[in-house]
Amino acid sequence: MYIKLTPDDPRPQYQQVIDEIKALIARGDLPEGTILPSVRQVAADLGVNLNTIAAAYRALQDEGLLDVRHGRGAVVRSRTTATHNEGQLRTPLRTALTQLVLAGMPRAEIMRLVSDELAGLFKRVKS
Amino acid sequence: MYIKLTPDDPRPQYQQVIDEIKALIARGDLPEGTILPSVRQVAADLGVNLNTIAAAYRALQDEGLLDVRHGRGAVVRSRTTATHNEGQLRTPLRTALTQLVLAGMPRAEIMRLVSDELAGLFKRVKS
Amino acid sequence: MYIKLTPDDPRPQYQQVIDEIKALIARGDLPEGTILPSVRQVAADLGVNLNTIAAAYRALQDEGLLDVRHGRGAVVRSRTTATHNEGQLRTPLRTALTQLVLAGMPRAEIMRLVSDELAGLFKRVKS
Amino acid sequence: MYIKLTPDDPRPQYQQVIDEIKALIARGDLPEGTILPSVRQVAADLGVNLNTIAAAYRALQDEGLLDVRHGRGAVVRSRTTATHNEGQLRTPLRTALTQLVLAGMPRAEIMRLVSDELAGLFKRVKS
DNA sequence: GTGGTCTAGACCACG
DNA sequence: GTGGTCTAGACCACC
Repeated sequence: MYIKLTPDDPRPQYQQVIDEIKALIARGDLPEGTILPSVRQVAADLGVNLNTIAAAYRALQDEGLLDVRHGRGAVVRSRTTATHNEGQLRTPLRTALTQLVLAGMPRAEIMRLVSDELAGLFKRVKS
Repeated sequence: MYIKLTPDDPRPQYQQVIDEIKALIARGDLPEGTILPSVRQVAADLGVNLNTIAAAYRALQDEGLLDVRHGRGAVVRSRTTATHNEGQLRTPLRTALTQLVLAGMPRAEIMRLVSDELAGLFKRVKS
Repeated sequence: MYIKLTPDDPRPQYQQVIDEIKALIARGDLPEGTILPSVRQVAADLGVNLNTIAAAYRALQDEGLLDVRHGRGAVVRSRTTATHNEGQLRTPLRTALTQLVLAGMPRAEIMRLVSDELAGLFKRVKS
Repeated sequence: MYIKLTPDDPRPQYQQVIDEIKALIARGDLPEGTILPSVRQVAADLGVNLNTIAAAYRALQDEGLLDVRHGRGAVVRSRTTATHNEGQLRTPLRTALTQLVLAGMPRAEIMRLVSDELAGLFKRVKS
């Protein structure tokens, strides 16, 4: 599982881990049932504190994306069980788009950028 | 000026205020030269502390979106000075889109959602 | 008396006025005994509030650079009466130089810049 | 880290802290990678409120001089990202020099003073 | 009137 | 342990 931390990223480390794993799942690189490497393994690989990875796994479990069982490791769950509110999804999208607009990017180019990103996310996914 | 705070929003209050004002500016609801309501006014309206709003105004000034002057209030500036890195804009967009994909939203519907949001942002903008 | 206010200057208006008048005196454009235009006159010229100019004149009087008498106007005093502490003079100089160093300007170029500025200030002055 | 607050200084406390730390960095006393004492530590040392120091650290982070990370402390960054306008640097220098001229200090002595200050700033700097 | 600064103290989030 | 956010309230500075 290829995860990378960016030191200059303003997000906390555990959030970067969460977002990277989410991206891997969304992209289909971690299909349902995949067993993730252990907390200790990832922590060692990234050279960060064990608690940081544990917090990320727990957050992903709380979101319904992982099934973490004592002594069994963390398993990727089906994406249908995740529960979301529309607002919780729409707000970050609006914020991101607002920044692009304020940066002066024209509408057409923003659409192209979104399309590009989506292409990457839907590459190997069936749905 | 219609600003609303969402208690369940994970962002701190001052960040919510920042993002809402940015959206208002991007949407053209606060054209260049508009005088924003006073720090105390907004704080009273939202039922939060004065310092919380002051922090938001100061951050917007640091970003070059507002011109805040002692004793005179905060004025919306022209949107020319913004200097951004592509990456700093692209990361939140990717994160937001990932969330939508994980929620099971089909590609076409995501594109529609983005288009909707952009329509709102470009409605009354001159440029 | 040629004074100009810069809108984007972070200093408050009254401080800009103070600094400009000081520069005029230092440069010798306002020799001892010169009668400054009235507060009302300057305020009208610059299009600012009367209190702003009055505050500037009062500050200059407090520093011993002006002699403001009721009904007589403001007169430039001899520069020898000004009372200064070494520290009060040295601190802003150190701060300004620190910024130049942090900006990466080499020592020789800073010296050249200082020399240039001093040339302007000592142009028409005897001492 | 030796920081001192001057009660009579017209600058706000947090600004004094900013300027002192900048001077320490410029002088090379805080080389890249140095971990600054914690916000609480400095606040206790100087006998001021925690928020005052936090504001200073945040400002230095915004200027790109510090890398402040949640739970990890503040680290001195490399001095490469700084972007400055000539005017923003020149104005405070001119103001400081004007004060010296008004104090009656002769040109040669001002040059000597500047040279002294620069010697201190360039003492232990590598670049 | 406006915004700016500071305090004292609380509680939360990150590692 | 670290920094981040927020409150309540005070006082100062600018226009």
